[in-house]
Amino acid sequence: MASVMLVDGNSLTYRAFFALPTDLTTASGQVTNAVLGFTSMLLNLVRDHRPDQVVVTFDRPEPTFRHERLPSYKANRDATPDILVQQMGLVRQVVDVLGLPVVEQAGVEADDVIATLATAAAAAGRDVIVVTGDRDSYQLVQDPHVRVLYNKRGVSDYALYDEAGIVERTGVTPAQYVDYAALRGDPSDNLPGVPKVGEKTAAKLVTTYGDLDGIFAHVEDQTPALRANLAEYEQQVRTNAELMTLVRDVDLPVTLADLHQGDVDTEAVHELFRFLEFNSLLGRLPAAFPDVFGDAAVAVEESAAANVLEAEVVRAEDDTAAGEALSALAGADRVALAARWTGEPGRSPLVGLALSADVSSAEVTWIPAEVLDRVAGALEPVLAGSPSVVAHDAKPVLRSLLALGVDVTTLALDTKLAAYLLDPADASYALADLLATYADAELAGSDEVPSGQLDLGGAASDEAVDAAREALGVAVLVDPITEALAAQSLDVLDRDVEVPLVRVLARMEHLGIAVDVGVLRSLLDELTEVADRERAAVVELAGHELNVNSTAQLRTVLFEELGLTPQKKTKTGYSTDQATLEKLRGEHPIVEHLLRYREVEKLRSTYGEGLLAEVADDGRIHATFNQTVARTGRLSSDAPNLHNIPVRTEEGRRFREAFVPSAGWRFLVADYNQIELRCIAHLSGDPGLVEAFTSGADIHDQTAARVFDVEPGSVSVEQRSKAKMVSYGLAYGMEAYGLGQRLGIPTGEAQEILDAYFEAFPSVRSFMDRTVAEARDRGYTETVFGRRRRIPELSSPQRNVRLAGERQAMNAPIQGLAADIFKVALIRLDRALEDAALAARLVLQVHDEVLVEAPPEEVDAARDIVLEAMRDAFDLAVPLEVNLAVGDSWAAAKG
DNA sequence: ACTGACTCGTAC
DNA sequence: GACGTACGAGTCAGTT
Repeated sequence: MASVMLVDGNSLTYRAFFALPTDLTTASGQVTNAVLGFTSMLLNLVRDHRPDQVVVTFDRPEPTFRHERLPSYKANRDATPDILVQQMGLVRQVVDVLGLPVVEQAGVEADDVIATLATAAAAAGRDVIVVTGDRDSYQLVQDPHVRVLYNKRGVSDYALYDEAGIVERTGVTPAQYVDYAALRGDPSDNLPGVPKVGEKTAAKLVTTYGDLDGIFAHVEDQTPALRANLAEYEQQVRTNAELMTLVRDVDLPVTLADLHQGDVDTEAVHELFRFLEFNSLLGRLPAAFPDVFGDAAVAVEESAAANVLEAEVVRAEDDTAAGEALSALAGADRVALAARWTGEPGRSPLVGLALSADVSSAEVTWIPAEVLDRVAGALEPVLAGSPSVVAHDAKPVLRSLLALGVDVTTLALDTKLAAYLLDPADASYALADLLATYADAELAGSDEVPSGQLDLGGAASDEAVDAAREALGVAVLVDPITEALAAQSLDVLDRDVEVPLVRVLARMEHLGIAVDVGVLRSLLDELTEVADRERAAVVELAGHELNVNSTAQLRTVLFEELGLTPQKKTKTGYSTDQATLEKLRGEHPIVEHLLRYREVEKLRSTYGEGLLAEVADDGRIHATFNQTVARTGRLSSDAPNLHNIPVRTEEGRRFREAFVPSAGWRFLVADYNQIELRCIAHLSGDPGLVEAFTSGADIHDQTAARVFDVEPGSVSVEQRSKAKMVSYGLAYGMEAYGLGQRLGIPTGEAQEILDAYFEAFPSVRSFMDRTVAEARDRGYTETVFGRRRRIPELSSPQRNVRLAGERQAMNAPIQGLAADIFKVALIRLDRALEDAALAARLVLQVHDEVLVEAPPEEVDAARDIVLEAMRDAFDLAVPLEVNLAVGDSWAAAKG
């Protein structure tokens, strides 16, 4: 039976506007996000549902009968933004130029028009799909011919609801929907519901009593609070129901029979789409309207960039096809990879893998996951054989291939890593940006999706095509990116450090680290008990209920109700942080309990619950180690962050007991001693500091002796601790104020210590000064290994921003050098264990620390390998000292 | 319900 | 404002 699609134009345009970034503009500056999103949605929906008839409705600007009935209706809405208003006109142009019929009717809303047309079509036995982002349309589904295609969020997230779908979604039938919504209210239309009645309660009431009359007849059966609210709000609910009920008999000047697609001037469509720079949407017109846009009709130029990369996808749908494709690829010089996953990259099942060897033919092989599993053996010659492998963000690809049993050993270039090296900014390192910058090219379909984050569906939603284009893009970038790296002298760092590290990290992520879930659970239980007790004590002492996790509520209690002395301010009010509370100790007993609560709750939530939630089915935690996040060159860890597991307090350190070696194995835990301070010694060449490290005695004693001018043997505990604090603060550009805060001494006294430090180690100060000056001149800092970091803040007119830039400039070469050395050590260590053919393997790294697990009989051999790999990672002006311990948990590996 | 800003706290 | 680099739990306000 002929079907009809009824589209709520306003609703869809509105959704598209808020879903897409407003920096989507044409070259001339016209914002096109809403019209692009609307058009993309329209083409996809028509293509996917093939309606025989499409009608678009729009709201009229005049007030409707609902406004007449209730002056406050929609009165809470902000004025529509200008850049959306402009686009409403463009949306109309798109609809008109495509010849699609439009219905508008003053005095009612687009929804009422849709309800009227849907009712008429259904009565004639036709199937109806209502496309809208307004839930009021759910009520139309009570007719079995009508379904609602509800735009949940963004522009590609839809749900197609039939009656059962509405029941599942809301808990009530479409016929009950209005009563349910009336109880719940609709804030976006300024229709308040009954207080304390949300979706759950509303659904329960409606299903129990059938309708509003039933509910209000049984008000007496409800709990006292609900009874009072229902009684008080009955009139409001009745009004809501009246306004939410869609009008199904609007007197329209047209009937469905009048509303068919008219003649389409394809040239006008092209002209409009070109004006809007919807180049890839042009290619999608034939799929949506095949009768109008034959293949010949879309032979138009595609894009502004010199090269538009379109892949010719060869789908290897069976083992034979995949095997043939792979044996052809095995002979290539290099192969570009791009994978797609069902969820998070590297952590979820693969959808498939695209492989591109030949840029000139643009032919890309796509192997779906089902086939990939079976041909894993044939992947080896391609991915661990003679071709070099390239990819954009290779680590998750390598990780997924390891899960298939394929160990990629031939990675030669990762364009995302390269982008990070070229400019480690707070950016996404998108492939599209690299193509535009280094190859004057763009991926076909790329004008829809600026950053690869937003998927508008259509051609881009075909993951095979999408991945194939990515692989092709990477292949095209290999030469220009390689040149760019060399031009910035980043080629060695890339080739010898970053690229080899990818496999090391992928293997660590794949392997994970074993955890003793029993230990975690018992810690969680114990901490929960203490946290509950401390929370109760805080509430008790506050004298009333409060959310102890809320800094805002704590502020009121501490500084207003209890009259404690505020210490410092944050952007939003007085601070309640640890430093503040420490100072308030003794003013009121609540402070003690709050401090203890904070301490325990941190451990309970972040580490107790957080870590347990990350334990995989294999009993191990598989974190992700990010190689392109930290702007200094350090690695970072997430899901979970294994770089901040507590160690400082005894209580927190117990979480390290839960990190254990594989059954029967042992941990070797090794870390660099004072690596950043040693880097400072090297970089500054300060004779005193170098000497202090070369002598082999305790560094903080040595430093204190020089700073306070006493014999190394007679340094007091206090002097040592002050010297230690200065040393730690050094790399961060710490000032007298901060040091004073840390040490609990006046700023003036801290300044004296700092002055004494710089007098004892004068080259350290000149190094810092030189570093900042150089960074200001060049606009970036550089590590010994050539790693660069731009610091635009150095030329900020704002003093605070500029000073922050100076501290970053001082810190980056120090932290960066330590990171570079550590990365080299990781690679050397991993390689040495492999070369020695040991089963021992890296399981974790934390900035200057490694965890290796080894069978007991390998412990001695592994110990030597770890120590040598780390000590000899780089030659500094001072020795690199490594501490190593063996144990049966992370905590137990001491001394 | 989702998102982003904010505060706080853990690591090196 | 005052110490660099991260990640994440939780609150809250804004938006839908």
